[in-house]
Amino acid sequence: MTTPAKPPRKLSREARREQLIEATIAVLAVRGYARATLTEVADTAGLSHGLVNFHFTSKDILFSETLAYLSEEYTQNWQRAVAMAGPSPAAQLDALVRADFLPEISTPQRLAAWCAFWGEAQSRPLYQEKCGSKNADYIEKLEHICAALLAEGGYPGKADRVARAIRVASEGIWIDLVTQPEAYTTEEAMRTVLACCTAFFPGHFDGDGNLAFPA
Amino acid sequence: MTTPAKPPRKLSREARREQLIEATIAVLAVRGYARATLTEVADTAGLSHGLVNFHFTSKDILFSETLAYLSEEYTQNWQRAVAMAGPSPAAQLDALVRADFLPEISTPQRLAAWCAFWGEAQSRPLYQEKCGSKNADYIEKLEHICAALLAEGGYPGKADRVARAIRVASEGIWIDLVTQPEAYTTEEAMRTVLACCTAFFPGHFDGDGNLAFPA
Amino acid sequence: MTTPAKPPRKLSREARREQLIEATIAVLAVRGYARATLTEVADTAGLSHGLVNFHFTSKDILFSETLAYLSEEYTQNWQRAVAMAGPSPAAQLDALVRADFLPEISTPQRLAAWCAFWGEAQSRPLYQEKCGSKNADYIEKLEHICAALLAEGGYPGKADRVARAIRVASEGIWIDLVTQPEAYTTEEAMRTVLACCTAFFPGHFDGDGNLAFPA
Amino acid sequence: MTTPAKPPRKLSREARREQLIEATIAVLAVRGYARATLTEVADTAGLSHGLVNFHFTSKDILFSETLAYLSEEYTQNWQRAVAMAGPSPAAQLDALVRADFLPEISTPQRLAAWCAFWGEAQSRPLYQEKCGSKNADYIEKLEHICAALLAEGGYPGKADRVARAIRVASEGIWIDLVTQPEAYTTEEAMRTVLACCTAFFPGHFDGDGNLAFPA
DNA sequence: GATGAATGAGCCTTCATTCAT
DNA sequence: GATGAATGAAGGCTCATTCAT
Repeated sequence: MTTPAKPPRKLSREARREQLIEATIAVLAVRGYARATLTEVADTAGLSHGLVNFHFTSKDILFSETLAYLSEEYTQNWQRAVAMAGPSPAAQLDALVRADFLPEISTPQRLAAWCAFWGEAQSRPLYQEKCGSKNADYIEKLEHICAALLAEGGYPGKADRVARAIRVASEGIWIDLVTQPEAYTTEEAMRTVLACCTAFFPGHFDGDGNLAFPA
Repeated sequence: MTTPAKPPRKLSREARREQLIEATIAVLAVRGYARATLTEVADTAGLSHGLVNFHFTSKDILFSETLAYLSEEYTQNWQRAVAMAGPSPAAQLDALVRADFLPEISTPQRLAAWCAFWGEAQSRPLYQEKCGSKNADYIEKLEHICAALLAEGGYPGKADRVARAIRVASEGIWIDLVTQPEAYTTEEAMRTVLACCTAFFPGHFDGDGNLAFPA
Repeated sequence: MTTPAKPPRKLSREARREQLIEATIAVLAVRGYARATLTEVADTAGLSHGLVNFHFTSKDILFSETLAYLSEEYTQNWQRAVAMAGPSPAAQLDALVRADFLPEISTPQRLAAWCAFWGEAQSRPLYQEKCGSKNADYIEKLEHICAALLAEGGYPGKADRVARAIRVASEGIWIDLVTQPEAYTTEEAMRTVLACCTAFFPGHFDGDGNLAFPA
Repeated sequence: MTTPAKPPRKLSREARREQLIEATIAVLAVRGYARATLTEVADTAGLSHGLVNFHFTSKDILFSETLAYLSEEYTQNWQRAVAMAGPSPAAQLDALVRADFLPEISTPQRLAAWCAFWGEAQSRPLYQEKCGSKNADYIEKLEHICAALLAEGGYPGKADRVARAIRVASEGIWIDLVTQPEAYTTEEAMRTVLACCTAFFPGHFDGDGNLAFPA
């Protein structure tokens, strides 16, 4: 005799929290930050209104933990990708850029949720540290890679500026994907950022943004 | 001895509307979209609450006309800059990029207001057409310039992708300026976008992003 | 050389007041009491907003003078009709009832305006005296007529009750005309009240409510 | 010694709704339609302001459901009375008229609330169907009774007109009770409508409006 | 006299938070 | 733990009234 397949009435603390955070992301994507309500989050999660406050104390805390969740997820994603790329700077850059467009990270919903937070970050110091999804670690890593590649000659500029250019192109294209979702594909978005890499490091990427000498 | 220049009780319709729109921009910059209230807009303008609805009918309309105002201002700015740059594609590209960082357009306040709208645009079709500040005309112009420069050889890619890369870098760096206002200067931000131009069109810009052969 | 036929810029005080009162009646008919605004009254009259307060000091005063205007008009109407009917009680009753349905008095607009006031009268002592459109004079006159007709025998009841029955039937059918304007004609409404007269004083009215022996 | 019977914090949805509707009737009676506020309704019910919107979504809906409630109550009242009157048309007419003046239905508060709605009905299609409290069923029943009584001879008119005369007298006298509450009693009001019945059907009612041959 | 922009009080509505069950 | 009714502060909107021009 098996248990019926309906969702268990009691989930672990952690599971409930994650369920609510995912619902928050979904609501942010559809309604934007300004019009997202706890009632809607609860409805989306299929839970009662009171439970939200039980698990998160307040709306501010729910939202800021949702941002932390996205931020952590994002960080783990690029770090995993870079770790798997091996020691070559060019391969690491390739992996770093491509990581942003993996299907788990770059879903329309998650992009839209990020955007919602960006719009609010300026006026909320609490958010500012997390938005910049691309945080201090990321910046440092990217600059390090760029410095290594620039050392080989070619583009006559400083590593921090080049790294910043690649980074903001990557952030900007996320905004663009959200603002005009029909204009081009996620694949093309990725190629656009890789085009920057090609331009800065022409020896390492070909005209389509692929690694010239992949490992 | 003349009467002190206290603000006139009555202003033309157009002047009042602009006054209120400027106040809206200021409030959006400080408070973000979600927490901007009409009371604060009125207080900032030094006017009464009721007057806002008198001139704009509703909060939604005030905000959407503020966005239209920013959008119009932005468009006129780059079009003026390009017109003054003369016929050379490289000079036009240089002007187009620099136009975004002129002190009238790129004030912290205006950047922050743009960001506030971007965060909401996804969930408001009315906003979507205006955010993209860089609208169809801009995109067309930039692609045209890039096509002309690519025709001279050098970077092996398509004009639309190169144009998009430069455009999203420019948008992304605005976000960055708002999110981390202390990290670097507006001048450095501009140099970062120009660095992209240098990378794509190395014959036309030098290592600091200046036009190699300015007219 | 003649003056152009546009409305004169300056009208006499009295004419302006009447113009605004007629506009008030029109607005009450369309919007009801609760949603009638001074702006709409001014627009309907084709005058500026400020002028309403200039002529009537306050909204309450405008509305209460509108009621007084309707009440006065109503009173003059039935008194003129009765005066013209001659001395016969039956002819006077006939005239009194028919007076309510003359085209000048019983327009849909005026009926609706009356109704709007009735709904508010209960909670406004100021209105209560005027609504009852059918005021003390009317009641006294009607009772007098009924007493005279009852004295001739027939219906075995008291004059005040009979008079009241005829009066409330007449008031009630006005409500009905407003509430279900498509159900029957004003002519049929009049015949309905006359049917009451026929029932109470069968010797004086025929089966269709016409005076049996008209002067 | 038991805990004092203070009102329960939670009531069933239906009970709360009814409580709020009764409070609405009370407020309408005192303040009229135009000046009735939700704050006052909530205060009258001894509940918080927000709860009204929680149960009714909006003021408009609260008011229209209050009207539906009154209308339903009214309909059930006369239908019960007629059902208890037996098959005789005269007895049914007697019951139908008297039903309007039963103490539960004809309280000053309820009369005043009806009046408030009548004043607004003209400009609100939503209200129009319910005001006429005396709806299609009522009219049909009354006409049927009148047709049966007229068939026995006496008054020379059509049933629909006679029925309408009795109906509008009944409606008109409610207005009168509200407009001049001190003028006469509810008992006398009832006798007035019964006087109409006597006049139209003299064989069935005596001079005081009582059934001549009661079952 | 006439105009219409400006004011501000009051109301409806939303929604985060609380809490009895 | 879980629910959802209840609360109340805050904000948008309406509109009578005022007043500079």
